[in-house]
Amino acid sequence: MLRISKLTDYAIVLASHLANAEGPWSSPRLACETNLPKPTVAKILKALCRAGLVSSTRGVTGGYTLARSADAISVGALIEAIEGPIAVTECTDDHAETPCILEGDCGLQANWQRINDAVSAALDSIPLSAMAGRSVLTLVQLRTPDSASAKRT
Amino acid sequence: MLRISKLTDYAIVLASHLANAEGPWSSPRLACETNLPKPTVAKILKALCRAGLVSSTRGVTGGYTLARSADAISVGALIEAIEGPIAVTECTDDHAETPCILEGDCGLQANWQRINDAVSAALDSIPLSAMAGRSVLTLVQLRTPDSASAKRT
DNA sequence: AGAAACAGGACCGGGAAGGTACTGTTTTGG
DNA sequence: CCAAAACAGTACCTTCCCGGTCCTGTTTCT
Repeated sequence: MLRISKLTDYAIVLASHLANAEGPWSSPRLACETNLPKPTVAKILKALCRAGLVSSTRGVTGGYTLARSADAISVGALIEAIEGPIAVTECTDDHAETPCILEGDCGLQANWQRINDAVSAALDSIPLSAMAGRSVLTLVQLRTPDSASAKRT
Repeated sequence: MLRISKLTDYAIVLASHLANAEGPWSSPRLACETNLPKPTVAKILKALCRAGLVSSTRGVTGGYTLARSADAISVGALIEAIEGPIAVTECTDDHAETPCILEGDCGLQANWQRINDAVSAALDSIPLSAMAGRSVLTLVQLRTPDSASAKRT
């Protein structure tokens, strides 16, 4: 799998909607547009607001707006706002209570860290505007410099 | 998070052990070496065997061995053997019962598919030998050709 | 024949995800 | 000034899957 949570998926959808429209949108209206349950939408928007990705205005004509330009908000930032820092394995998590069964000298941890960084950087490099836009040519391209000897399965 | 499951993590550890040693290893012995519970090790090895990544010999002197060279087994293949095909979102899953709330014309699905492919290709390009080895210089490097306009958050 | 190891189920508890409800607090409009 | 509308925060609950265990075959070597 290696899947993001549904909440995160919804967050991208909501952010894309905000990117494609101007003016504040109320959470009930966004919920209606996206066919998502209203409380879930509210929860997600609040999380994004806490992360500083969207801004909210209260009152009867209030709603949510992107805090920055859609170019300046990355998919990685949205993911981190909902599910916390990206950590492919428990090793790569900063506060791992299990100090790795193999006790540090396993080469796996460093390699996982590299993979983690690569994935994280890739997601950070994709702006929301690219996701919200219709015709995206190449979002991310991967290069494996030392993979000459790696026979792909 | 965007995390692989513990079982998958263990699978990489076990496969690395197999890569660093020759001859068949019994699952109890591997469990002892890696400090993992025996039944869990057995379950993982059986899954890897079904996926054709390791081969097993039965009998009193039996055990598990890598089915191919450690160069010819990718990290992505190990992940897929345990958790099924890589699908970052439900959209990118082949058998999604929810036909996407936005009904096809959302540009998100195609973009997620690209991201999914990129991650999948990156993991497929890392051979087990690179993970098992100690000094890995650069596992995977990412390049974002059209990210010139993407201001990283 | 017996012991050791793989094979393949069924089973089960814990925890997180996903969804709901309730109660404030703020702002606009009459 | 008050009521309505919308955000803010918290607490709670249900469901599903991960992770782990056990049990019963089947195979092979000694």
